[in-house]
Amino acid sequence: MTIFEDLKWRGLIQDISDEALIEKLNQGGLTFYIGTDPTADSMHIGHYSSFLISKRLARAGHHPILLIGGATGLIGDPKPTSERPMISKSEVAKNIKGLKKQAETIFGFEVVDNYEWTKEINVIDFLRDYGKHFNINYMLAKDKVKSRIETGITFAEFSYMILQALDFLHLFTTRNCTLQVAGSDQWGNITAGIELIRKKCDATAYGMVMPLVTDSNGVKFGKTEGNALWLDKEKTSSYEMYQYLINLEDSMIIEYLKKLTFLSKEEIEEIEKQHLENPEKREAHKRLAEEIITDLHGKSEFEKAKMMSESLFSEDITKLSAKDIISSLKDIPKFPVTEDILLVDLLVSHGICSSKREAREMICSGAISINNKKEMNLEKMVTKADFIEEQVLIVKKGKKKYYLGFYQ
RNA sequence: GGAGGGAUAGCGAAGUGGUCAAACGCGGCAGACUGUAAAUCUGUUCCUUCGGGUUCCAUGGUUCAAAUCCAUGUCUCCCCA
Repeated sequence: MTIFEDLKWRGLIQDISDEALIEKLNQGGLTFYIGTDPTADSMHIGHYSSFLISKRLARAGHHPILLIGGATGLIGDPKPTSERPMISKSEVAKNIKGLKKQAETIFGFEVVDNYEWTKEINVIDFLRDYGKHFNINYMLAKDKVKSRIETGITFAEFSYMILQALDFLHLFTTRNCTLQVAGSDQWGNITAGIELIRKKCDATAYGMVMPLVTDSNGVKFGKTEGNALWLDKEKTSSYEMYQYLINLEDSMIIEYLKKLTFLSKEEIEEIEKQHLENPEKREAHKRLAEEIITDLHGKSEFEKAKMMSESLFSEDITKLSAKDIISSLKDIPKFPVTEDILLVDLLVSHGICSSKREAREMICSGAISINNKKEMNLEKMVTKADFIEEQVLIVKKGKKKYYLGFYQ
């Protein structure tokens, strides 16, 4: 199977700018880039899903460059619905540092920052050298801009595509980078770059976009309410990552294996067969978690996450010794307990519930368990005797959220 | 520069003097069913010592009573130039 066929089979190719790219991809030796803006100080799992393609291409003999948008991040890529809030320069600088380190450790590729070549351009040169190559009509026709005509778009965001085109041009002329890869929402920005290269250099550059990885409702992969799944294991533990992956909906899991792992077609087909026979065993989910967490955090982190999940969800916790619990559950949130306390107060004071009203509601509906035993008594006092070996207390909220109390 | 809209809970959106802690939808959280899945159904979604307390951009004002009326300010959309 050629690299292009492989990508196609995985469903990673939504569009390419030119059929000639297929041959070039299969030959190897291209320099290509993929970029992200520094909107946070860590990448999340969504970045992983789109950046993974750089690893695939690298394995096929191409040279990857990862671009961090120190300049473009200061402007903001137009969202289809509304203007982005501006991020302060200091925050962008902080984010760049975080992302750069992460990109280097996780992907191991060269990282560049477009601020380096964008910062020196003055406004006159910008308009003469680049602005002159962009017809407003062309820019207005881009989907991203079009969708904002009704709601409004500022000149800053409107100009974003020019900056990104400029990146491509810069990497093309200085590094012979002839391909830009990205998620499908970047198509307009990529073609703007291809056009600019054609006009200024009379040369052909290529673009390739991938479909966004989503669930069956079209929600972006990794999008959990409030907190994203960060790649930094200090921000999202291996255990949390494991939990997210193991809980993915069945109907999407094979697609995820194709898109998010390096398993071969044969291996995935074998897993699919098992999955269809015994979906409740969730072998496919486990394999996905294993592949991703091992790639991100390493084998031992994966083993720990797995062990922890298994002991919490499939074994009788009370049989475990306090020592086992402490060592295997070290990634779940902890809180200290110093004296006997009403359960309601305990839940609120340690942030497990946001108010007393909510805590009572949870208790009454049977959502709170202590050491895996439902506790529905509103007057329940938590005392030293409730703690396993008078040391640890496992509080469960809902079906999946665990907290660990220590008696001190 | 001139005219006109709009600002309501996480989001969208009703409400235009008292019956409003504020309809409805989405999202969130929880329960049931399951497999830690999806779908479905149910409950819940400002705080509380359960008496009540604090909310509808901000600050003043009118009124027995304001999300609702008036004034000023801020932000935003939009039309004309």
